[in-house]
Amino acid sequence: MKIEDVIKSTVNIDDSKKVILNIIYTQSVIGEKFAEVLKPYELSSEQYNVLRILRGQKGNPANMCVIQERMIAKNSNTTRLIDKLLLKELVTREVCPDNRRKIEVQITPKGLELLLELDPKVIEHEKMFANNLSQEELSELNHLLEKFRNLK
Amino acid sequence: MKIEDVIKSTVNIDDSKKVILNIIYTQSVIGEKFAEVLKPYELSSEQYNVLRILRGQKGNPANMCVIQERMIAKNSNTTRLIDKLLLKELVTREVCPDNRRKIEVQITPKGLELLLELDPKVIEHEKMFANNLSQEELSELNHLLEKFRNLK
DNA sequence: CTTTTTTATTTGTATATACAACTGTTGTGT
DNA sequence: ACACAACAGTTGTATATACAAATAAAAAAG
Repeated sequence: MKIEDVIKSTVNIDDSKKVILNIIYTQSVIGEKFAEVLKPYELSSEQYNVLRILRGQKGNPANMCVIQERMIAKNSNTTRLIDKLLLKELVTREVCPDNRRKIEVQITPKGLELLLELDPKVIEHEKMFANNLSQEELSELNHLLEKFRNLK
Repeated sequence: MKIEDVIKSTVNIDDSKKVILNIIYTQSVIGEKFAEVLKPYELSSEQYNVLRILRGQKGNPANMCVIQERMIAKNSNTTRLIDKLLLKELVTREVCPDNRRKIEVQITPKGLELLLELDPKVIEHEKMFANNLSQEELSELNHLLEKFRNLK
């Protein structure tokens, strides 16, 4: 479906506006589908994202700053995200002994298990979209997006 | 900045995952910049979006369904969005006389004035990104995004 | 060694999103 | 005409985002 049909526009849309609408809409389609994948596990995509970052730490704890800066879609309120994950016992939270300002967050075995179970479904989700394009098109899309957003 | 640097990943990321991260991140960069544009006017991007849809009606009122289906990034709670716009006197809301289930929402002259003031800044925002690409690249990006998200 | 500044995180408030339940209105079937 | 399903919108609850202010610890400055 073309973006004009999505927003039911009758008038001609400038390419510079169209690209932005296309990016926003595509992101929303991806997000909706991903939420469906996570729904049976009662996990939000943001919570999943935090767990993924923590697993990437390979046993080392991550503090709030680190988690925030690694989140793809900006931050604001890692504290409350971690609160939810704590309740589900998917992470632990402790004051860093070396610097009592810092908080050490770690994924629990239960959290790791959950991610392991999710892995194939996440890959399936990614492929579902990626299979619409050839390898060359995927690279080209990546390249264009990087070029597009780079502000001078 | 490449997406690997954004999420500070050391490992190699599959192109199918990379595209998704790139789309999400690019959308978030666009959204942040756009929020900056709207901030002086104390308008959220969602509120702006509703006003834009109402202006597109060219004098005809729009009911909730119509507004919802024209929003780019899915809906959920047009009611409360309209509430906020009503408080600022940017829209009017009336029960449709022909069908009392329906609500007729219209943009006010004050709302139209606000949009008119915003128009050049919105275009500037769009060009800021679009200028990073040639006309051909813009078309190609639009095409790839449409192809990418189209699920069979 | 005390004061000031910076850093790391938390908390509060407003807004937005997701989803389910609820209310009232209209349309349909018998 | 009456029951019932479908429709249009609202409300409630939980979660997330944005931003500013608050807290507390550590580092820097004097």
